[in-house]
Amino acid sequence: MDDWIHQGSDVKIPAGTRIFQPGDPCTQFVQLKRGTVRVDLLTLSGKALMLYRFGAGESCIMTTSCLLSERTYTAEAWAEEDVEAIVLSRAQFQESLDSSSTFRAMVLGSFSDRLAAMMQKIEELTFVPMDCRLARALLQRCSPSGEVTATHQDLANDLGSAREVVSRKLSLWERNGLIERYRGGLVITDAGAIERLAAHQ
Amino acid sequence: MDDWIHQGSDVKIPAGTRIFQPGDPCTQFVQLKRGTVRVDLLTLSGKALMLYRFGAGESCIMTTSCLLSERTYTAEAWAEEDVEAIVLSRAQFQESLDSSSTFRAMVLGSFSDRLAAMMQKIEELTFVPMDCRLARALLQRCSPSGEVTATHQDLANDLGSAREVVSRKLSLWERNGLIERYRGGLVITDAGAIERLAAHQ
DNA sequence: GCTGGCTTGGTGACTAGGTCACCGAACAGT
DNA sequence: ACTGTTCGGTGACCTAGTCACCAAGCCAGC
Repeated sequence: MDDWIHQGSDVKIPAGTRIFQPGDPCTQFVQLKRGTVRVDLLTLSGKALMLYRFGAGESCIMTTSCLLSERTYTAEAWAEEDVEAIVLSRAQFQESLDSSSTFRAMVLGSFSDRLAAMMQKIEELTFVPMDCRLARALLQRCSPSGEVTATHQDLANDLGSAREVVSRKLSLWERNGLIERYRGGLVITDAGAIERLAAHQ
Repeated sequence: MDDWIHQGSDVKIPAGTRIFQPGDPCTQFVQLKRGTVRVDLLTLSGKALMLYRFGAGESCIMTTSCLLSERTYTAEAWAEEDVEAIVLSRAQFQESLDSSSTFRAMVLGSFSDRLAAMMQKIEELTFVPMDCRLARALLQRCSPSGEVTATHQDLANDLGSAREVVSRKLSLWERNGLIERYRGGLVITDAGAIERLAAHQ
């Protein structure tokens, strides 16, 4: 039987909580039932880059990877929204891998999806210009009404770039009527233009 | 029994052969017995970036990933040396996953190793300066005597950078006595200095 | 209210890296 | 020796990242 879901214990984590950070050992498998989590790469010099986010029904690939290889975490994870998750101990995880082909398919499928996403990330980082990447970050973060609640620093961290770079691009876009800025956020006023920038290659 | 190794058929591929390219469907699992393979990301505009290489005892993570998710390849692979490999059909692969916990451990282990490597690659691309990355590329490619047989374009492709950038750095290094260049290659004359550059964070 | 500290954003000057256009030298084939 | 191709060099220019510094907005505590 595919009863791994019933073996796990339920965990709730409030929004804004740091879930793990570099150096932490990994002892559990995690799958989200509700909420979203973001995982960031950090450097010694304090720079950051968002590696990925994941949501309901997805598991954290870095957690699975560290669990399998017994390495410690090399990134940091935050609950962006209130999170509810199923947690399996290492033993339960191994047990489920051995006994449930559904569970295996899920873990392997998630690995291969995430790996493909990482490769796309690499392509984007290497070959896609900042305008385009910043536009994509705005679209990812914006509410249905086009509002984005994030400081320039937050956006720079999404992109692994510098605040000044984000500031200058946003100033330009405001002057051209694509957005309106305010302290701690902005509104997209010309969604079409932003989408065109984001699509551009 | 862990007899997956005996189910597979043996394949030999001469050095310089292209093994797959973007758009190819993936129908087999592969594990190398001999030789090395490099996998490159390509862009429409003809730029390239080496994602990873793998050698004896390792399998190609992009192949495994595409096999599992039934996606086509998004990168290109070349045999750098003469290659000998064990190949499993999709059915044999699934069979082995279900029946052999050793095989499962190997596949999952390889996934988690490669994922960790990809994250390191992302970190390097985003935060490590070119001098350092170029120095690392030279050390990876150099023979024991310090010779590197590669055009500036080849090195640029390793790094996802431009030939001109590589040319200029190498000119500088030659003027400073770190290397000696010739058409189609170079020799490292001050290995210590190159290693220091490569290590620099 | 006022004040001092912190967060956020703006700006100029500079460096590194990538792009474009073009050239010349080295090499291979005939 | 002639010719086409590959490889490398160079200047001009653009984008992105860095550094140093400043100013405006916000908040906490009086």
